[in-house]
Amino acid sequence: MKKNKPKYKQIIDAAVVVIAENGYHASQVSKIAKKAGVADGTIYLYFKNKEDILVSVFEEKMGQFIEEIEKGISDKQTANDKLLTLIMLHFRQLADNHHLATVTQLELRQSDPQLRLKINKVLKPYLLVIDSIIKEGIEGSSFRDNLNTQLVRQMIFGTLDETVTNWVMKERKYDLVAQAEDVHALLINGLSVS
Amino acid sequence: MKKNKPKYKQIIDAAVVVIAENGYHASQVSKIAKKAGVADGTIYLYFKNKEDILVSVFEEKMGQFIEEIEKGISDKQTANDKLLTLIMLHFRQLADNHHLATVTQLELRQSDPQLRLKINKVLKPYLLVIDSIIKEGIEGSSFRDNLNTQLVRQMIFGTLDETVTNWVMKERKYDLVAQAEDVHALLINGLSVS
Amino acid sequence: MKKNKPKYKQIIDAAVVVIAENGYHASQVSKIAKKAGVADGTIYLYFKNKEDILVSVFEEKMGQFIEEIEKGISDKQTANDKLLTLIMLHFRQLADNHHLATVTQLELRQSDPQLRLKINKVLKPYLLVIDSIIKEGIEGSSFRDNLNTQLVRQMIFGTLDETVTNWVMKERKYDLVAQAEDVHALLINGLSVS
Amino acid sequence: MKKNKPKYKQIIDAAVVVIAENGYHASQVSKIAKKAGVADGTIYLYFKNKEDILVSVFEEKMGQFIEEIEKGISDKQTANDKLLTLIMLHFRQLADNHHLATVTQLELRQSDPQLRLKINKVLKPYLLVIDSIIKEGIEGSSFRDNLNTQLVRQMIFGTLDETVTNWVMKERKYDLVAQAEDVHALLINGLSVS
DNA sequence: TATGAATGAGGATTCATTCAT
DNA sequence: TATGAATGAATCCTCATTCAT
Repeated sequence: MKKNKPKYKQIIDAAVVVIAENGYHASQVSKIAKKAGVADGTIYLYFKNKEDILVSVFEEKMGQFIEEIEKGISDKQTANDKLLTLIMLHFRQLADNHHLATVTQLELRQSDPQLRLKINKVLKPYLLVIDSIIKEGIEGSSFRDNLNTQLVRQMIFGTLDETVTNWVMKERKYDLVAQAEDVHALLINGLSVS
Repeated sequence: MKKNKPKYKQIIDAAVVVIAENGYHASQVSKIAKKAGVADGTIYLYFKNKEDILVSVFEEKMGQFIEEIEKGISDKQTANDKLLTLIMLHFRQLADNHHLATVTQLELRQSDPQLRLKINKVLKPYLLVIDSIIKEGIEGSSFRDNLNTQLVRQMIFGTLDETVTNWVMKERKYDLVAQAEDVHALLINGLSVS
Repeated sequence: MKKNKPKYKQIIDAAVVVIAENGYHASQVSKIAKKAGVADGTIYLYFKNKEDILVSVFEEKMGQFIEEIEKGISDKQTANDKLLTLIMLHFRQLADNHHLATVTQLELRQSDPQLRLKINKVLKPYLLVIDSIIKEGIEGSSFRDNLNTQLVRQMIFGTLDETVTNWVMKERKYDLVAQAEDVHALLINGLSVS
Repeated sequence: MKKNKPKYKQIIDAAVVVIAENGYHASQVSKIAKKAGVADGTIYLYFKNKEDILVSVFEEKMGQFIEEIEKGISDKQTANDKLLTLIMLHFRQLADNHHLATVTQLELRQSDPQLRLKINKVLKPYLLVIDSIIKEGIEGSSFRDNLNTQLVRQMIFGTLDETVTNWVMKERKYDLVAQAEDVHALLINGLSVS
């Protein structure tokens, strides 16, 4: 399995840094190879093409990202707690790895729609985690029972994504994780008074 | 004023269609010129460069987009009604012009961060409209008074944006406008039961 | 006759200044038109094409240049005096009009060989003036009688040209006209001692 | 060292021929690549850009040119002999390689002043060789001791350059090398009788 | 004569990918 | 496995010239 060889990981890690530092368009394969300490041609022993590097970066990093979140919510008892934990871990992980944050929130969006489809596939498990929390909330009667799961998922993910993107675009000048509780309250209670 | 000349509008409209059909990267200037029925060089009498076409597309279309929404909410009495109207018009306008929807939700995101900054500037007035609704809601006591306006704006915009993007990515197979009321209810009431 | 109309001269004079200031390649027809205070299209009522402007500039300016020299040497009695006068006037005229000097010594050399042929045709009368001085010098026994006129002409013109070019390239930091007598002495006496 | 690799020399030689045959402006990089038998992109592994090809052509060829002359004059005893040898070798080398002659006398002059500066730098060693002959001539009392070295150098170089240019422009219809002795005599003795 | 908006041909350069070693 | 020299496709923009007014 190629994914366990050291050079595979070297290249993935080099790619995250190179893309974050140089931006998507200025991240030539040769630059990634240099950062990874391998020859240009070696890249193609581990990845089909440049797009495959990007998708793999996302797969690897999002895999860990989601795993971390799944682990974090597993011992929470209520949907409410799980949602709060998900938000906190979502924010914390990106706050802790700002290279990755830049890549996921800005640089990877520059890829073409075809690549975006693949990226969405990688994102799917995360959306399923969100769905499961929604379902649990409804069944446990902490959430209303007339909720449209798809819409709710879009609200949750859209809100988190927009919040992180704003934070990255404003050059991470404030504490992202500190906003987790407020975001959670907002999603739970909505805007209305009562 | 160049913006009122017919060729300016021809080129803008051609650009929307060409970008929607071919994608951002495959939209050569020559292709846009051909679609617009002008010579390649003519483009440069109206636009500084290729990027300027894209920014201008966004300016023109978002200008109309926002104007439409401002007009629509102007005769609504409550923040609640205004928010619902904003959501409906946001969805309706993109549903009615799916070329534009594709461009704003997918293709334009491929632009580099520098261009994104310009696009964000164009988006600013829209965010201000959202802010004014939030403020009105708080002052009119329909919304809670401890809301963080920035977070609320991110929730509203993030939710709408994610909802439209999903609809575009799923090839517009369902009725976007029909979801407006549910999205509105979700934002107003949140997830919780009471 | 177009050449006597005011706009013809306006365009010629504008061209000299524009080429001297911007260099040959950056001297667009539109820039010359603007400087001359006419529309782009008007240029083509007076000149066949851009090359024709350049050739005409040279014709006009060299015509005056040569005329001035012919006038200056007409009342000199000896070939020696005539040669000295030619050198002085050659240097003086270019020193007095540094725009023209820049154009003739640097910018016009960038033209393609085909254009250079036309320019050489304009230069012909000047070379004939030099030839006539040589002939007079030989017949009057001030110059040796075994001189090859073509070579002598090349030496005289080559020396003057190289001297002016050097002066222009060194940004005209020294007095060109002051070198006339030394150059003359050099051409007359050569390098040898006796 | 790239300059010793075979492709470097292939490209240089191809460039000389392509420029001589097509002229400076019609010498596209792709044409040079084709003539050299390499891909367009390969050019850029050896040269920074198109201008760099031209400067390198001049460097390579002038390097050999000057070396040849320095070698030729090294065993001549007098300044007179050295000057004659320099003239003969100058003429001979360009007569023997008429592609190079066309490039140096006509095509390369079309370059813009910025490039001309670089070319002048390459020419500098040649001018120094001329200067050293002048100095030797003065010190050895074969040349007058009141000579202005700069002017003499300009006379010598200007005369040789103009002579070669004329020969090229007259399509090399006569024997250039045969004129070396006459040119030499002219420079040594000047025009005057005694 | 004069205008100036419109035309459209033309070329240097980058960089993902290959393949002989 | 690993290398890195070589490949070659692909595109934005300028500007001399035209022509309807």
